[in-house]
Amino acid sequence: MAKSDKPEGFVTEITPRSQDFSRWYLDVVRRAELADYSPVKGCMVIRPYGYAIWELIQQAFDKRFKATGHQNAYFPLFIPESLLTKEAEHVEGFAPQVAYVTHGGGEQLEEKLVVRPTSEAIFGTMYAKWIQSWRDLPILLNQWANVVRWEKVTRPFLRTTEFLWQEGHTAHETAEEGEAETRKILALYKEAVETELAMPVVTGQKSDSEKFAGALRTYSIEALMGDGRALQAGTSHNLGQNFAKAFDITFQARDKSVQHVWGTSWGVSTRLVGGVIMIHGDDSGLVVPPRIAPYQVVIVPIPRGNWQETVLPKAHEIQQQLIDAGVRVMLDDRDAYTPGWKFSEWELRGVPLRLEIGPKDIEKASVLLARRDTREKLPVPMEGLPGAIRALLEDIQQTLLARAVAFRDDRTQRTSNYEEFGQMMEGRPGFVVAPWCGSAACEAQIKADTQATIRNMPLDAEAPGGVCVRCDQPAQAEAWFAKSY
RNA sequence: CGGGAUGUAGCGCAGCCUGGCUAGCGCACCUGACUGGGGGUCAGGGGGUCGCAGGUUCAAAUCCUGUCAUCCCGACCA
Repeated sequence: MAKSDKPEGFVTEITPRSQDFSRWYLDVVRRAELADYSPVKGCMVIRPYGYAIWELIQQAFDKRFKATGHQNAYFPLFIPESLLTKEAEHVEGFAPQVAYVTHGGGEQLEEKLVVRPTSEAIFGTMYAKWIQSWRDLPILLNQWANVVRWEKVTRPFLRTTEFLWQEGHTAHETAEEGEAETRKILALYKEAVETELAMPVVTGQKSDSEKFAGALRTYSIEALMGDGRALQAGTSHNLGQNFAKAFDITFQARDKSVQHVWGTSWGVSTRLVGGVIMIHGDDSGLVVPPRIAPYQVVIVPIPRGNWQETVLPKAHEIQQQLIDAGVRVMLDDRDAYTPGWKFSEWELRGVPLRLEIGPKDIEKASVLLARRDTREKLPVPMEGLPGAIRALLEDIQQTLLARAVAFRDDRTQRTSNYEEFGQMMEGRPGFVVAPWCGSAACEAQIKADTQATIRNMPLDAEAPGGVCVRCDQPAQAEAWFAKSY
C-alpha cells in the first residue's frame, strides 16, 4: 500500500493518486458511477450521477450564453462529405478523424455522409442561405450536441470517440466584431469555469500549430490538473472570413458593397467533467464543487433504538427545509448499510456536505456537518440550519477554488534557460512560462525534447524582451508550456 | 497507428508453464437474525458458454492460429 491521505481504517477500491494518477482517475470514474465502458470502442456510457454533473455544467453555461444574446438551435448529425471538404485546412485537420456513413436503407449512398466531428460546415451552409443583408447580422447561435472523432487513444470524459459538447457559431459584419465575440466567449468561459467548477484557468492564444483547423486564431482556457499536466478546457476560434469564403456567406453592407461575413466558433465539452475529477479529487475519491454537485448535502440518519419513529421524521423535516431553501439534498435512509459505510460511499462520490443526525443530536437540537473538502466536522444548531448550510456550501466552493489556484501558482515556474526548462518539466510537472521566438521549428523541438507543448500565450502580457528559451532569436511572446492531456 | 501488457462471476485475482474428476478465492450481491456516531457479526444462498472464432487432441480455461476489447508508453486530438 502506498501512502495516502486517508484516515486509518479506510477501505476503498481506489488506487492512491500518488501511486498511479491514471489508474486513480479511472477508479474514481468507475467507483463513483460517473461513466462506464460500452461495447463500442472508445465510447462511454455516462451514468446518471455523471450526467447530473454534466447537466448542471450545461445549465451554468447555457444561462450565460443566453444572457449574452445567443440562441440555441439544432443542426443535423450528418454532413454531406462535399461540404466538409470545402474549407481546405478544415478537411485536412479533420479528415483522419471522421466517421462516414456509406449505406442507408439497404443501399449504398451516392454521396457519403460524414458524422459531424464539428459543425462549421453545416452552419456555414445554412448561414449562406439565411444571410443577405448587414441587417441579418450578427447571427449568434449555439447548439448542444454530440460529435464523433475517431480517436486512437481514448479515456472516459477526456477523450472519447463520441462526446457531448456545445458549439457556438456566429457570423458578424466586421473583423472587429468577430474578434470581440471570440474574446467575449473566452472571458465567459473563464468566468463560468472558475465560478461554477472552481477550476482556475489560464486564458490565451494558441500557437499556429495548435490552432483549430481553418481558424485565423484560436484562444483557449487551460487548467492544471492534480498531476501537473494541463487540460485544454475550452476553445474559442476567430474564423476570420475563411469559412465565409468557402461557403459563400455574403451580405450586402451598409455601403452597398457585397462582403463576406466574419465568423467565430467555440466549444466546451464533457471533458470538463474529467477536469473536475482531476483538479479536485483526492485519495478518497471525487470532490464535487457545490455549484455543480448533484447532491450538495447528503443526510445520513443514525439508526439507534426506535430511530424510524424519532430520527427519521426529523431527517425528513430537515430535508424539506433544505429543499425549500434551494439546496440539492439526498436523504440516505437505506437500512441495509451502516452509517460508516454511507460516510465512505458519499465521500467517494464527492458530496460537499454530509449531515449526520441521530438521537444525541435531536436531544441537543443540533446536527453534525462534515465537509468533504477539509474533512472538518462541525456541530450546527437546527435553528437556522438552511442558512448555515448555504453559507458553508459557498465557503466550500471558494475553498476549492483557492486551493486549486494555490496549486496552480505553486506549479508555475518561469525560466529563459533551456537546460533549466528541461529540469523543471522533469521535476515537478506544471506550467513553465518562457519566452518563445514564434517559430514552429523551436516549438516542435521543445516538444521532442521535453514532451511539453505551448498551451497558450496570454493576451495582455507585455512583450517579453530577450531571446527565445531555445534559440537566439528575439522572443515574440511569453508562452505557457506544459505537458498536456 | 507503432511498442508493451492483460482478458476466468459485478470488481480484484488464483488456476495455464507440465491438457484430465463438479473451475476456485476475497470483496460485492440475495435471505434471515443480531447490529448501527467512520466501510459490522453470524448462518444460509445465488451467480461462469474461462473475451470471441477456428484448429490440435479421446479430452482445452490450459497448447496453436486468428480476431476483438481494455490498460500503459509514444506519434495525433475538445
